[in-house]
Amino acid sequence: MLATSHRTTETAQRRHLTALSPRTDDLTSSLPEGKIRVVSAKEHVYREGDPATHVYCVEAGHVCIYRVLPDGRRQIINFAYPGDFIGLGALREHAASALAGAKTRLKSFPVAGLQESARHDTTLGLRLYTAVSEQLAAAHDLLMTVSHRSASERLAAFLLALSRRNGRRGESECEIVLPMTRTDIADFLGLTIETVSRTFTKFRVEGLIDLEQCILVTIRDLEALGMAAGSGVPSEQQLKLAS
Amino acid sequence: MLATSHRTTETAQRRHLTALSPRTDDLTSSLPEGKIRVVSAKEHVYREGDPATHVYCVEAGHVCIYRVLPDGRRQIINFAYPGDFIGLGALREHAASALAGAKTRLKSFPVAGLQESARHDTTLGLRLYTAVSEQLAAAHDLLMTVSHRSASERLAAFLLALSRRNGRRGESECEIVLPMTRTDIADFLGLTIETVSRTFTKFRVEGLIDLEQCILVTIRDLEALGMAAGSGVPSEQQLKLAS
DNA sequence: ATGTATTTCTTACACTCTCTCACAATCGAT
DNA sequence: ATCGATTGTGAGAGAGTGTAAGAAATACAT
Repeated sequence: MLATSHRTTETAQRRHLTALSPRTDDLTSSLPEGKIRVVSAKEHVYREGDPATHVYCVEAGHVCIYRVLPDGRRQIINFAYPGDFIGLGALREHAASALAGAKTRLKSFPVAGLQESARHDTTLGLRLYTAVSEQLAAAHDLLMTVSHRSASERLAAFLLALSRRNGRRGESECEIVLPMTRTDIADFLGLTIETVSRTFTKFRVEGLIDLEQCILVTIRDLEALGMAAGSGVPSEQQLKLAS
Repeated sequence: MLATSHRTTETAQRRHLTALSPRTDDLTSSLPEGKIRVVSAKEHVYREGDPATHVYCVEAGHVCIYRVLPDGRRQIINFAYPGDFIGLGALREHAASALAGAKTRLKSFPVAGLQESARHDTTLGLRLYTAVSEQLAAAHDLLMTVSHRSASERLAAFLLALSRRNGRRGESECEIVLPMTRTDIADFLGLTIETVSRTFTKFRVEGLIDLEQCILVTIRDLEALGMAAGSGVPSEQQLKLAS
């Protein structure tokens, strides 16, 4: 996923959104049991304000985690992909909504059972702590990206995050499928849909990417995209030190 | 503090940065022991990249948690006040730096001891989980504020957060002392120092606040400031439902 | 399959907001 | 009082936004 970060040694140089192997196996293995729940596209897994009764692990599909400002503006906090946990960190009730972007299969874990299990398995609490800590780091990454950076930097960082994610999964680092809409990307990066579209076009004109269909991005110049993502040095090494 | 959020029932209507009583008592009481550490103004408690050996609880003074982008731009993630924890959520090493804004007294807890204690005290892990979850919620709040909102909205939200914080501590909700510099505020809200300054002046001219000294803000019209913070309804009730 | 309707995406242009740069004013400490 | 740091203010430039129109892709019917 894009946001559940696994903290590595890339510190001051970090310039892309974290997109990391979620290390969730640790967690799932020690969780009570997981009932399967299937949610169709554009259906909510849970809504902001719902009592936080369950935690989910995405198995197939993808889920948008978002919050809405009173005036209707939406901030997407995270795109959860297979292997990612959602609903973690909710205390009494969910602080955000979770919307399936496509037909999605989830494993669900009741939080009550979680607390019960933690009483026997002393390491479970710490592992939950770790999992949320990763999400916290990811939230900080997104914050860095969204607060001070230009539209080009944001979109480049976004594409690089997806590229890295593909790399970790053994898929192509240069062929990126965007399952989310332009609106979703805009709401994730704190931009408007027009700016996202314009910036995609700009990258295409500059030869950084190809864009045959609007959901298929081909990175032509990874190095240049890294430069576009931040004013720092490119340093491809940086991308590969994660365990 | 500004960011360690205690999730309440204000959900979709949330329009200010969370500033909440940190409920840290739960945590401190069950932690091993806490050696006192005093840090003078403008001195670091820890730096990004440092091994995460300790977790701290602020007892007096205040601390800026920040990260720096490769080009030097700085994002302040949090202002930690007395009662707030810092260093939580760091996995191997600190992902952010912690700089004392004034002479600050901290209680320090070795993380090794934390893990040890968690083996005996099964609830400690869950409590750590809860503490980080609050910080995660706070990070999301800041993200909402910084991503889609105008300078006025950001500053208004910031002032309201401090106002609420004062209220919870039994201090005046309208007399706000700003221990941090304009630069700090700018780096927290993702603005420039000039814009912060101009927006302060704008609020003063509009009669929302008084500004005798630059560190002392007096809120003249809390309602209007609420409106300035977000285009939603004001709803003073919303501010007071936290436990 | 074909054609139509609907949604999503792209592009253009005027406008607004914030940033940058410059300098004045204020505050604090020596 | 003087120096340095912080804060405040103004003018011009740049970036992103919003509106609106057109193009492309998708869904849905026949």
